[in-house]
Amino acid sequence: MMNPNKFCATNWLYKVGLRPTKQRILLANLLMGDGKHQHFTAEDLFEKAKICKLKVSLATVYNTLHSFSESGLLNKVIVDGSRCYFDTRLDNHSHFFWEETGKLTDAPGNFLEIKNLPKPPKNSKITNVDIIIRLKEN
Amino acid sequence: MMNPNKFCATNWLYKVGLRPTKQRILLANLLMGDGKHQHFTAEDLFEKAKICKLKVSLATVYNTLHSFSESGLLNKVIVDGSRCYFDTRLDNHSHFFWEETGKLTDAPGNFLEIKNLPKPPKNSKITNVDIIIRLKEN
DNA sequence: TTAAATGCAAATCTTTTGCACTGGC
DNA sequence: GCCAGTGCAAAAGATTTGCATTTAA
Repeated sequence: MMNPNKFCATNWLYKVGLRPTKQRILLANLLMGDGKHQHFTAEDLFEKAKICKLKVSLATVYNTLHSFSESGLLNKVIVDGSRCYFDTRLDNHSHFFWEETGKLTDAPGNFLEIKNLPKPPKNSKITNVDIIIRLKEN
Repeated sequence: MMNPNKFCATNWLYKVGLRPTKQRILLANLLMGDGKHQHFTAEDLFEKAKICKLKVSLATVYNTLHSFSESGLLNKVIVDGSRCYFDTRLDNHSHFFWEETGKLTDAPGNFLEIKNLPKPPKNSKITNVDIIIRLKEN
């Protein structure tokens, strides 16, 4: 019988209709394998793969991360004009962004609540509400 | 006697200790001259200057916008992985971002209110809370 | 006079793309 | 075998930087 807690990259990919290729499985395991939520950039993941002596090209890391986020397997988070972060945690939650180090972390407490959210203008709908709490060390 | 409603670029710059150079005055007037709030990228402003037949280099537009936002004359808004927007409205308010067109507008109502904002971690302080409401036309 | 600001072009950095090759199904 | 996925290198796009020139104080 299968252990439901063990992450299975192939199933994870099949669920959203992505073909489980070697590179996708490899990256999926790097991302989700340890069951902990992570925030990383394409470059971060590429480095991690290199350290683990896994063969993927940077372009594939970018393509893969975008496929994953378009399929809803990851969340894309934009905080910084230049880089793009991905988050393995999927529920809507706010982030701390450490301006000095460029690190992104989850803000504690999912009970953050917005009052009086403006209505979307006619003929439009809200796809997401991003909340970034910018921090400075002191 | 001076008209307090008329925008004066030189004073605006002096207030924050920026030297009123020709280009800064010129850009300040483009930005603030009509008294309306605006959202724009460096490229937008550069184009606007070109249309007005004003001579500034793109590098200077970038430098100037960053000086202005570091001095608190403008707000920098990051919504999109690639571009960086500036806002002439200085109070903390949330934005609508139109994903298709890349336009940024003020969300109506400044009474948007956040409950249970997480406390900043030890030895850090919150510099800003950015709220971006992403919209899709339908 | 002189330190700060500017202009230009070249450099940088992240991300995307074109195209030939590879590998799931 | 077919077509989606991949790798590589080259391109793209936004921003920055180095350095010689100009300009405000």
